Amino acid sequence: MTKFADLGLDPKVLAAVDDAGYETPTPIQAGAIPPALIGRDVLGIAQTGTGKTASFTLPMITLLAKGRARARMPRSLVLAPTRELAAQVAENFDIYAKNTRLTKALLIGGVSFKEQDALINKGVDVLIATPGRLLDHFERGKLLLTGVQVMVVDEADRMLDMGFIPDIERIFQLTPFTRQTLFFSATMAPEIERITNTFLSNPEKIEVARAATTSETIEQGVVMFKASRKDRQAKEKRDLLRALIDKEGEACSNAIIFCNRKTEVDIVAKSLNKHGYNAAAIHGDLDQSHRMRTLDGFRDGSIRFLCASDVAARGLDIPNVSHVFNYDVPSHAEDYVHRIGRTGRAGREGKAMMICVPYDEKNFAAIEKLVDKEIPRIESPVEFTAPSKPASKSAKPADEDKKPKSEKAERSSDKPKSSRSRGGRKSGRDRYQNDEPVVGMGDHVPAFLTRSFKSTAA
DNA sequence: AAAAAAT
Repeated sequence: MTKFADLGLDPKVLAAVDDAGYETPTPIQAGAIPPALIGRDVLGIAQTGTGKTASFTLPMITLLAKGRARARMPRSLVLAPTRELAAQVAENFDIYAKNTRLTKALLIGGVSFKEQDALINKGVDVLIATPGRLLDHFERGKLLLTGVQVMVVDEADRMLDMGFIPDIERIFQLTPFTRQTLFFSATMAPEIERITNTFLSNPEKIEVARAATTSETIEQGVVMFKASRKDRQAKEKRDLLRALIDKEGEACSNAIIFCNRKTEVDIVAKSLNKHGYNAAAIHGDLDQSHRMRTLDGFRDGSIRFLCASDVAARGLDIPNVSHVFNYDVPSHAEDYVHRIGRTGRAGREGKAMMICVPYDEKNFAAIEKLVDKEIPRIESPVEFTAPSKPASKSAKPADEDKKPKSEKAERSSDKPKSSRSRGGRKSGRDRYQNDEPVVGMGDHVPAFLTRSFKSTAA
């Protein structure tokens, strides 16, 4: 079997790999590193969890180890679709370049330009960026891409989904024609094919997994759930989620809970916390530092449940997730594959459970078609019963919460309770509550108008 | 009853 030591990496890189505890490369690493080291273009078709990041960072560091960075002219460039993914590549780079003197800058949105500018000015070997922020720097004239010797495009299919392809094309055109390109995508959509034909030259193609395959080590299941009453669906779904989590008990060491909408992510996280579960939300509306902190907390175990939008479905390196809960059925079938791919990685066991409500059934059918197998149905661990009568005035106390506040307030003021009903001074609120319709000011003149302006001003 | 990314 191939070892990292056989791939021709720089000894300093090899030492760092060894320190990180790796000995045997994954298929994508074994396939991509040797051609990358001799300067060839690489087209890697691989999903997350295959060791993709190291398959370009290791050869890049080796290639850059000779030579020095020049001001405002980075020698290499890595493009990633999301901020988190870019940050993660940067972390990877730190780990494997620790024995070298290579410098890097992370250019992502949501953080200030100032520090990024300072780094670029000093000169960096590696620039890791999201496309928008990179072009922003370029347009401000702070950055020259003519010194780029190696360019990496990570998760190209996701860039396509997010509408980044024009940006990517533009960035390609800003870099020298002679650069080496390492290009990674989970799928080869026609548009991706076109880009690779245009910008890669005679690439070594390495394919390690088909996009629509789900790992054999993931145990999948779905609860076909119909709420006891339509207006109770949201609440019952949250109850059901907790019941599913409880049923897993200790086996659920940590989990990602995927929702389709950002508002839902917030609601579910809040609800879990309210019920004593250690949960946090992550989605694109939260500011960058918050997102980073949450992710760190989830990685180090101080957060057990990560409620996430699809910002976390792909790419993010979150090791050792025991469970994935699809609180909502994803509306794009491929997203299902990406979401559940967060568990059962590197041959480990994982469980992926989904809640499917009647509205989701069409999307669910598309998922079963894509993964080409039947997802086992799970019995709901809880039963919900609808109240016998639809909501009426004589309904149970549970309905009382739903009454508008004003109505409740009125009702409580009916009760002959406090001293004020015994002829004492009425509170300001009650003074205006009589049944007579009020037109204009009627006969009543508010007290403040009878005071002189002088005393009012005082 | 749509997420993400530049401001």
